Amino acid sequence: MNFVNPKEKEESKPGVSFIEQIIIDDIRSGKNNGRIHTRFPPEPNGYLHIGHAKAICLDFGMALKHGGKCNLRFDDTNPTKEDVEYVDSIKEDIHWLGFDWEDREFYASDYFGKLFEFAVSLIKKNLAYVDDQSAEVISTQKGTPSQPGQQSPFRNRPVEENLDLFYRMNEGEFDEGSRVLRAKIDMSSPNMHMRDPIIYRIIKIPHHRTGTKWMVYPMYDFAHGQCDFFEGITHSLCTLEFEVHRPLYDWLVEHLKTSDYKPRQIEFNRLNLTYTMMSKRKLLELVKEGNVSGWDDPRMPTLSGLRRRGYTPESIKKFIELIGYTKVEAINDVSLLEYAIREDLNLRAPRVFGVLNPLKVIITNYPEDKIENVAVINNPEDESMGSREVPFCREVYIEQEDFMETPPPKFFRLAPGNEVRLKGAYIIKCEGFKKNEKTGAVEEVYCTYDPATRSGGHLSEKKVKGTLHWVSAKHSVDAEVRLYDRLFNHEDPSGQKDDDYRKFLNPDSLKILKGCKVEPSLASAGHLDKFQFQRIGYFCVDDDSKPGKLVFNRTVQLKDTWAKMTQSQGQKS
RNA sequence: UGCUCUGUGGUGUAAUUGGCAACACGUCUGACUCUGGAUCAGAAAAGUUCAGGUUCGAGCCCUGACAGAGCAACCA
Repeated sequence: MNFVNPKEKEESKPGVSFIEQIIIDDIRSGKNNGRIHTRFPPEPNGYLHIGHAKAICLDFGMALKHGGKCNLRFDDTNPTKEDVEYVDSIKEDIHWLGFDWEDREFYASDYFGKLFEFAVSLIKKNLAYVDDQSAEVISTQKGTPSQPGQQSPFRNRPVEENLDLFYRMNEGEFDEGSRVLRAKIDMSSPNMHMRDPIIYRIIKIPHHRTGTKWMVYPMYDFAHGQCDFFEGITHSLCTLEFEVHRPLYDWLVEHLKTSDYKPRQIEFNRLNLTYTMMSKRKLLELVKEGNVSGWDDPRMPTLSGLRRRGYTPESIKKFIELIGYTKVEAINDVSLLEYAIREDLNLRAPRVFGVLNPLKVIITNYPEDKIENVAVINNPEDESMGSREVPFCREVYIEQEDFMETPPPKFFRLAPGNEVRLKGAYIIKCEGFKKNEKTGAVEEVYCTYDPATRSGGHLSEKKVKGTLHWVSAKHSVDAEVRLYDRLFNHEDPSGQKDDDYRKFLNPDSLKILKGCKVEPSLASAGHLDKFQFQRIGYFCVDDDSKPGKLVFNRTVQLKDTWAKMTQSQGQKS
C-alpha cells in the first residue's frame, strides 16, 4: 500500500461573477470615490417572480457585500399598465426575501419634472423634435435591423416650434398618438434604438401617483438612465436584452452629466427555469383564465406562489447563488431549486407522520383499549429539536403503497409473512389481509406485533429492512393534502416556436387528496408551518387551512430511490 | 444576411497576469441508517464549437468560419 499525502482540500473559492469583479475593480480604482450604489427597478405591473429574485439578490446583495446602498425604484412610466396593488406586493416580497431599501423608496414618477426639463433642454439644443406622424409611419421610416431608416419630415422643425408643441402636448391639447417627442440621433445607425427614438408620448390615463398632472410620459429609455443619474447610482444592473439599449443610455447620460460621475449599465443573463414560464404577461393570462388560482398559486414561479408552496427565502437565495450571473443565456434546471429547498428544510423542518393514502392495519395481538405514547425524534439532523410523543394503539393507518400482496424483489415493506418496523413503535408481522370482493382492493391488513421490539427498549436491536410511518386510527387527524407538480410538462414551455404555451400545461399539476390522516400534534399547526412528512416529502400549512380542516401543500418530494428503481424496472404499481 | 452579445462534462458555473480544466446539481457504485431521506466513501462523464496562427506552453491572445440569442412597442 502506498502512502499518499492526504488530499489538501483547497477552499474552493466561491468565484465572483464578472459583475462583482467589475465592482471590486471600481472600488480599488476609486471610481466614483469608491462608492457603490445600485437599484432594483421593478415596473409595478405584476407580481415578482423568481427571475426578479435573481436581480434582487444581485442588486441588494452587491451593495450589502461591498458597503454600498441599493434603492428600490418603481419604474412607473406607463400609467396604462401599472397599479398600486402591485407596489405593495413587490415591497412585501422584497422584504420577505430579506432585503431592505431603508428610506430609499423611489419612483420614476418622482422625476417627471426633471425629465421634462431635460427634454426641454434637449429641444433647445436642437437634439429633440416633435413628430406629428402616426405610429405606423414612424415605424416604417425606422427601417429594419438590416436597412437604415429615413428621416422624418418633421426632423428639422425649428426649435421654437418644437418647444411650443411639446408644452402644448403636455397641456392636453392633442390626442394620444397624434404627436411624440423624439431624440435627434441617427436614422441610419445600425442600432435601431439610436434611430431617433421616441422619448415622450401622450397618455391621458391618470397615473397611479401623479394623477392627471402630466399628459406626456417619458419612455423607459428616457427615464432609466436619468433616474440612475439623479439617484447617484453607480452600477445599473439589468438583463441581457437591454444590451442594445446601452448606447442610448450612455448618450442620454452624456448629455445630462455635469462631472465625471456617470452610472454604468451592466447586463447579466436572465433566469430561465425548466418546466417554468417566467413571462409576466403569460402568467397574468394563466391567472385570468383560471388555469391557476391566482398569483400566489403554489404552482406559480412568483415569490408569493413559492412562499405559499413552502419555499423559504434562504432556499431561494441559495439557489440563486448556485446558478450565478453570466452573459450566457442558460436554462437552469428546476431540480436545482428543489435541491436548495430540500437542503434547507432538511435541517429545519420537524419530522411528523402523515399518511396520504391510508390503509388500516389491525394488530391482532395488541390489547383493544391499550394506548401507548411512543417518543419520536423531531429531527435527526438537529438534536436540539427534541422529541415528541405519538399515540399508538391496536389500529393504525399506513400508506397503501407500503403494502403489497405479491411484492416484487427488494420490496422492504409490508407483505404477507413480512416484518417491518413501525417507526418509533414496534416491529409487526403481516399475518393476513382482507380484500374487497368487488374491487379487489386491499381493505385491511392483519398483523401481530412483537412486544419486545419497542423502540428504545433493550431488546429493540432486532433489525428489519423496512421502517414505515404510521398514525393511530383512533387519534389521527383528517387533513387535505395538495400535491403539486410542475405546471408545465414541457422542459422549455416558453422557448417554443409554437407560442401556445397552454398546450404544455400539465394536467396533473395539482392533485388533491382528501382523506389523509396526520398525527394529532399537527392539529394546531399554523399557516406556513413547515414539516417533513417522513418518507414522503416536505409540506407546509396552506393559507386555506383552518383548525378542524387542515390543508397541507406539498413543497417538494423527498428523493425516492425506490420509486426510481421501480420505474427503471417498469414495475410501476 | 445589418448591429450587439454568447459558445467549457447531461445541466449550471470556475479556472489569479497564458501554466496539469475545478466545483455544484444530476447519474452510477458501495458503506451506514428505526426516513429506500440525510450522511460518508468512491466512480463515470468535457480536453473547452471548428480551422488556422502567436508562444516553450492557449479555454484564455490573434485571424477566419460555424452555431445560438437579442434588436424593427407611442412596453419595460
